Parts: sequence; structure tokens; C-alpha cells
Amino acid sequence: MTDYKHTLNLPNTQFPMRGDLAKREPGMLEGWETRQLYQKLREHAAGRPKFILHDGPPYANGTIHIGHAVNKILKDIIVKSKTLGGFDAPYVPGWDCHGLPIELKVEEKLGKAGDKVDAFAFRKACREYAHEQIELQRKDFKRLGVLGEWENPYLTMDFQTEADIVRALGRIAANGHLHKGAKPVHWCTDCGSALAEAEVEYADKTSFSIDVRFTVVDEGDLLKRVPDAAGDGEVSVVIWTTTPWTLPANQAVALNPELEYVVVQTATERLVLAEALHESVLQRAEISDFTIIARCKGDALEGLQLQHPFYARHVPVILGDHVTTDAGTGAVHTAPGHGQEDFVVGQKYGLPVDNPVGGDGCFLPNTELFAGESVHKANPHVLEVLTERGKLLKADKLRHSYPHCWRHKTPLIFRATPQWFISLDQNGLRAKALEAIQGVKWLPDWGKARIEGMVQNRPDWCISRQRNWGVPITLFVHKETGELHPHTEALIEAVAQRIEREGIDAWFRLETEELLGKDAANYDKATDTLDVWFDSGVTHASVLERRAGLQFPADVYLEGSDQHRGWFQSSLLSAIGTRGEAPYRTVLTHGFTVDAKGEKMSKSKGNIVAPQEVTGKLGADILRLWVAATDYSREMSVSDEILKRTADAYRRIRNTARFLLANLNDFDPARDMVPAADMLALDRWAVDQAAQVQEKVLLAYDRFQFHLIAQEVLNFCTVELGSLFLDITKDRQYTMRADSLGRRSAQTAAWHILNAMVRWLYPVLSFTSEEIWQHMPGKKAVDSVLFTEWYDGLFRLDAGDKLSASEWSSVFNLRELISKQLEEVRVAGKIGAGLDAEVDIYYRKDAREPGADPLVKLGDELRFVLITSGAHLHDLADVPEDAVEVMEHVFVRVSRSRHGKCTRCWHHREDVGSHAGHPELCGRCVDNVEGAGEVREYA
RNA sequence: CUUGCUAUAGCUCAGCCUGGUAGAGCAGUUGACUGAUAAUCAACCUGUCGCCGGUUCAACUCCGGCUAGCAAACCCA
Repeated sequence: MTDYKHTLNLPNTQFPMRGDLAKREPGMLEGWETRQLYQKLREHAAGRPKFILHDGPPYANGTIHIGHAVNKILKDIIVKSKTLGGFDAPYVPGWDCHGLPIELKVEEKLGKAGDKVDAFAFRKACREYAHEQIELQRKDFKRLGVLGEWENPYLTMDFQTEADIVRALGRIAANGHLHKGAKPVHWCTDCGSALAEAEVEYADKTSFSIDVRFTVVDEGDLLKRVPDAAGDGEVSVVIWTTTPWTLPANQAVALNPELEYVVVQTATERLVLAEALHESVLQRAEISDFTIIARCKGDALEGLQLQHPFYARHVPVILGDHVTTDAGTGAVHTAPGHGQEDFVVGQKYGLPVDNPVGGDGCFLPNTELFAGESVHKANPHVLEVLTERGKLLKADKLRHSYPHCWRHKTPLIFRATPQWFISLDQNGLRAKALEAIQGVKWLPDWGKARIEGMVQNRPDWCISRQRNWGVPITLFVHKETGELHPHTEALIEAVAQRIEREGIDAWFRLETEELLGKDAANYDKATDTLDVWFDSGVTHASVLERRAGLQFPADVYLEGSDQHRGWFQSSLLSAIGTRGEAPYRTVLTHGFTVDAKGEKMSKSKGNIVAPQEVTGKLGADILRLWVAATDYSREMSVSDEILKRTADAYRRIRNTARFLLANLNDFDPARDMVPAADMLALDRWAVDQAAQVQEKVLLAYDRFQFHLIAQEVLNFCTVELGSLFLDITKDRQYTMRADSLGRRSAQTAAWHILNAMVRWLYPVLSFTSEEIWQHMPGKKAVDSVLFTEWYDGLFRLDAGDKLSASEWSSVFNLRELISKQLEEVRVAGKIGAGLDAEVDIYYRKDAREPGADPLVKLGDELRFVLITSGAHLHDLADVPEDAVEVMEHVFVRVSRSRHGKCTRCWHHREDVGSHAGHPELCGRCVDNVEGAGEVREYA
């Protein structure tokens, strides 16, 4: 038997079947770095329209987890897809560097600032710690294949940035949004600091639950308001509270103006209670013998004077809508220094904001009865005093949800202290923010309602922290009036310039006299630091406005859905407060990662998937493909199985690319490219399909719907390419003359498709795409996919095509039905490969227009489409008994070919053996081996 | 507590806006090929569309309620 294998054009490529990504990616990364890919890209893209994705800075503490990876990969996909879309899309990663978590880490090592080390040394240690953390995180981020300005990221602790944060504060002050207040804030007595909302967590706590008498001072006044209230014994309004220690700060008792109250006569006294609650109150006080002697609405009692239960002062009855009948007595003990609502209603009535509690949680020395006692321990003493004075109606315990410090796990108190606030309402910040929200595109769209609700309802933004590692609130306040210095703007700029040179220490070192001269004696230098949310919130100014190549506003902010409360909001409020404009055009959110069951990951559950492990085992491209294939608008599930499926999909895509490359082995586009008009019908169809996929892919990139891309491309590889185009064109690729039109046409199609595909894949499978790119034949104008744009060499079928798209579709439809018949015959053992078979098709030829029947048009080439040795068309009238009706009026008969098998092309043909020189070959192979070569038109 | 989001095959996702016989790829099973070979091709199998109720001739789709998970609220994206 003669070996004709060497006369075939078999696929051949150096592109490995297995990616071996975990091992090879790091080397590729190094290559990108040595080549300065990012910097080159900036030069390359200079002058194009800008697309700015602004990075939300991760907090510089701890190793990165899968959520970080998701966030960075999504950003990278966007930046790269915009780059291929013809934009100049820089990516400057950042880190959030100040704040309590780092401070606490450093405290573990050095102790609190001021104990063993001074504040300056402490801050220095914080700075160093942050740098170390950044180094660790940066390494992991880069390993993901995320391209960006990693060697020059923005850090909120850069001196320049620190200075700009201070300047932003100045702009907000200048715009009238800043105010100093003594508001009650969540206060941790262990931190000795106010906490941000994000630093508060809720946990169950057992508290006292007491009912306390506030006795009416002047019964006559009461009787004027409620004549029926006459009776025996003292009259008391009963309040209920779970925080007895706040009673020293009591300034009023609040009733609901609309609510019905009753005066109850017991054996010894009269009690005023909400009608709806009087029974439950009396029941728990174990008073069964009572009668209701009078009723009134809450507003009838406004201004009535009550005796404070243990201090020599009178407090008024006030009215507030916040009083409800959910629990308690219908009368609310009001201590403006210890509660948000109390503060608000207290403002309305001009109540003093008494705060007898110090930062350590102990009553101040001048506090009558309780001086020096810790509020956490004072409750029994308060009860004791109340009992002594006969004011305690009932004492009990209650288990309920209560705010705790997220770090210390200790119960928080509300404490009014001097704090700096960004006011939401004093100069219309809230209204402006709500208006700006309308002009932003929120994806998914429910994000809009979410942030709207939050901005609508949020309290003023407390930006003060009593901490060391933070940007200082660089303000001077008049000692008497509490007013800001009249030259605040200029002073802030002067301070900012010092910070630019020396960092935040410049402020702490600064002597007031240096800037204020003789006036210094009248002013206090603020000692608070800024909430870190302010640092990251103002990066639209400190980064977007500041850095060359970036600009305000950003096109996109992209973070997890928790950031509607966090960064999206702090950025919005600060941008509105500084320049009256939203910092972003589009806000994209992604969900959190959860395990296969949809439950969140935690160390205790052992369901954590670490990005470092995935890249180390499967490679970054697998992780990236998982991110891309997952619908990130909801929770994103990861598990070993899911990653395994992802790796399967990857292999399919990789192998498809490999086969395309292998078939392009001897293809030089400059020399061998076939003009679109000369290409064979099937090849034109394949390019048309790719054009349609490209349309969908580009649209999906545009809409940030990457999971549709992953599906689409995989389907294309499997169905249109694997099952159809590549399978069918194998015959032409292998058996025709290397330089024949039929083969070059198939290669041209493969070339176009691969060129398009390598770009579709690049934003997701960056490593693999570059690898494909390196293996692509021909002279390349650029050495990275990154320097290209979406491929424009694809084309659609048109009216001039021999077969229309719908004709191809009907042919393939029939092909599938025939393939089922082939399978039956195969299962019956009559044939192995499809080429062992011939197919007879019986249908109504006469029903079609002459020349319009795609089967007839394909003629002898139909057998190549079906990958059988023969395909014969017959009239329906001649249908034999053993044919099967595969669709209405279409019968198919599959039979084993009677002819000999050509050893070269494996087709069974009648003319095998008819050529004396090549007894084992069919006619067309003889022609292809030593003749002019066969000619194909369609497939 | 509350508010928002989510729930379709073992996995990842379409379909729902605009009601009319549940789809794709992967995985699985079986087979073929040995010229994509740790690959490829083919056939087959796969579902209480989370649960309950309502509207309707008809509901995965529209409405109401519920359950579970996630977020807002440690870790933070």
C-alpha cells in the first residue's frame, strides 16, 4: 500500500493543546512588564477619545480574596474591551490607606499612640504597614492579568493626595455644607471614638427594661387640660427605657400628639399612659386594680411640667411623631445627648443637649450621684436611686438587637460630642445629590432606587474621627463663637501646601501662631481626623482631576453592591459638595461571591475559594473566564465544580483556536488571502456567522453583559465551527492542492474568524489571546492584540451569494436529520465513519423553482456537506420501502457504499482503482496529487 | 426589624418586558473515528421553571403572599 499521507495538508501547529496556564502565565506577565505593555499602550492610544473607568480603592489590609479578584477582573475586561473599541482607556489602580483597621493592626505591635510611641512614630508605622499590604495585594492583582499603571498607582496616603483631600474639605466648607455639631453619634468607649455607620454592627444584648414615673409638678395645670383627671395620689407620666444610664441626661418626655392617652387611677396614684398600651404596662407592673378616669390626646399635654425622677429640675412634655405604640408606654424619655431622634425633637423645642458622659464612657466628675461611674455599670445604681425615690414602677430585663462596635464587639452608646458634619440639608446637598442621581445611568437599574432611598434617608455625614492615622480636619475654630476662621479657604490652601511637602504630619506639627499670628490665641486647631470614606470619596478630585490622562467625571464606577452605601455615596456627596456634579456617568454594580449553595463564604464553613489557589492551579484565564461567564448582577457562585466546568469550556475554546491555527500553518495572508468575492459558498457563510457573532459580542461588551459573550463564543466554537465549518472543510483542507482556491478559501475564512475571535477573547482570556496572536501566521503590524481594534475583515452574505443564509440553514437542518439516520445505521453496525455511507434523498424536486433548490445547487458537493461518500437526489415518486421520512415529504435512505475506499481521502468512490498509476486512489485524489487539482464551488 | 436583589436541567446561562407545546453549551450515557487524539464527531438522556394562591380559555412569563440565599451591617467588592 502506497503511503499518500505526505501528499495531504494535515494540520500542524506549535500552539500547544494544553494551556498549562498556571505555569506559563507568570512568564507571560513578565514579558508584558519588560515590554512595558501598559506604557506603550498609552502612547499607542494617545489622542483617541477617552474612556475613564475610575478604580474604587480597596482597603490596604489583608490578602486579596475572590471578591477583590472579581472586581479587578471585571474592570480589566471593561478597560480592555474599550481599548479594542478604539478608546484611550487608562486604568490607574488605587488603595485606601488611612483609617482604623490599619491603626488597630499597628496598635497590636506598638501599643496605642501616646503610650510607648508618640503619634508621629505611630503614623510612620501605619504608613509603613500600609505600604507592605499594598505590595502584597499588588502582586496578587497583577497575577490576575489585570493591566494598569501598577508601578504608579494612587494611594490615599500620597502627600499630594492627602493635600487634595484637605482641599476638598475646604471646598465643601466654602460651599456651606460643613457644620460643627454636638450630635449624638455611635460612640465606642473602647475605641474612645465615634464610629461610622459601616463600623457598627448589630448583635443581641440583654438590657434593663424599666418603667419610670415622671411626676406631674402642678396638678392644677393638668386639671386645666384634662378636667376629668381629678383623683387620688400623685399623677405621673410613665416612660419606658432600656438605657437607665441615660436618665441623668433626660430633658423631656415625648408624647405622640395624635395618640390617645388615658389617666389611670390605681389604689395609690394616677398614671398617664397611652390608651393602646395601658393594659400591658399595668399588667407587667402587676397592678390589676385600676380604673380609667380620664382620656386626652397627646397634644393636650404639651408643655406640662414634670419632675425629673432624681434631679432637682423640671422637664417638659413635648410632642413627636416618632412616639409609637409598638412598645413601651406611649411616653418617651428624651435625652437629646444620647439619641438621634431625641436630638432632633430636642432641637425643635430648644432643649439643652446635656452630655454628662466622657469619652471613656464614664460620667463626668460634676455629674450628681453618678460621677466617675461607667455607663455600662451604672444601670443598677440608677435603679437603686429610682427605687429610693419611689419612681421605679417596674424593672425587668430585655434581650434585643443593639448596636455594637465591629472591632471590640462591645455595646455602643449614643453620645453627643463635638463633631464635624457634612450637612445634607443646610445648603441643599441632599436635594442636589438626588437631582444628580437622575442624570446617572445605574446598572442594574434598581441601583438607582437603592441609592436614592439611602440619600433620601441618611443623616448628616459625620466626618470626624478621634484618631491618629487619618487626614486631619484642618480647621481653626473660634474659641468663643465656635465659628470657622474667616479666612478658612486661604488657611486650608496654606496647610495643603505644607501637607503636599511633608504629609499629614505637617498639620499635627503646625503651631497655630504660624498661620494665625496674634489671632492664634482666639482659635482652636481642630484635632479630629477625617472619616476614611471621605478620603476615598474625594478621589474624583485627588485622582481624576489631578492625574494627567484622567478626567472628571469618570465614565464608569464599578464596585460591589454594598458600595451604594459606601463609595458610590461618599463619592457622590463629596462631588456634589465640591463642584455640584456627579463624579460618574454610569455606575455598575456586581454581586458578591457565594458558594455553590448560594451561601456566603466564611472560614468556618470552609467554603472559601481563594484566587491565589485558582491562579496557582488552573490559571488566571480560567478565573477570568469564570468571572466573564457569570452574571455578575446577582450573586456569583464559585465552587470546584463550577471552576471545573469553566476549565472545560476553556479547553473547547482553546482547541478551536488551535485547530484554526493548525490549518493556517502554511497560510500567508499577504500571499494567499482569497478576495471575499472569490470565496466558496460555505466559507462565506462561516464568515457571515462570525460577523453575526461579532455583532452580538460587541453589543454585549457595550452593555457590560459579559456572560452573554462567553456563551455566544462557546456556542460558536461548538456549533458553527466544530460541527459545521471545521468538520466539513477538513476534506478540502487536507486533500486539495495546498495552493488551490478551495483550500485557500477555507483558510481565508479561518483567518478572518481567528482574527475576529482573538479580539473577542482578549478582554477575557488575555493570556491565551496573546498566545494565539503570537502563533498567527503572517507579518503582524503589532506585537499584541492590545494594539489592535475589533476586526473589520468580516462580512455578511448578500444577494449575490450562491446560497443564502436561510438556504444554508435549511441544508444544515436536513443534515442534522440525516445525521440521525447515519447514527442508526452506525448503531446497527453497518457503517463506522460517515464516509462509509451514501445517502439517497427523496423529495419533491418539482416543488421548487428551477435553480432555487439549495440541494440541487450543491450538486455533487452535497456529499461534502454531509461528510458522506455519496449524496443523491431523487424524486419523491421513486421513494423505496426502506427510506425513512425525516420531515414532511422528505425521505432519506442511508446505505453502506458499494465502492472501494480511496486510501487518501477515505471517500468510497466508483472510480477508485481506475487509474493505473494510483490504484488505491479515487479520481479527484489523482487529480489533486498529480493533476491540475479539483475545483469546488460550494463546500 | 426593615428595605432591596435573586431563585429555570448536575453546572453556567437564554427565554419573562409583549402569556400560547421549556431552550443552548457544558457535564453524563452510548457509539464512531484514529488525519484536531489527554482531541474531534454523532446520537441519546436531563426539568414539579423555589413554594402557595390569584387573574386568564391558557402562567416559567402578569399580580399577591411565603420560603431560602445575598446585601445594606464583621471580613468589603
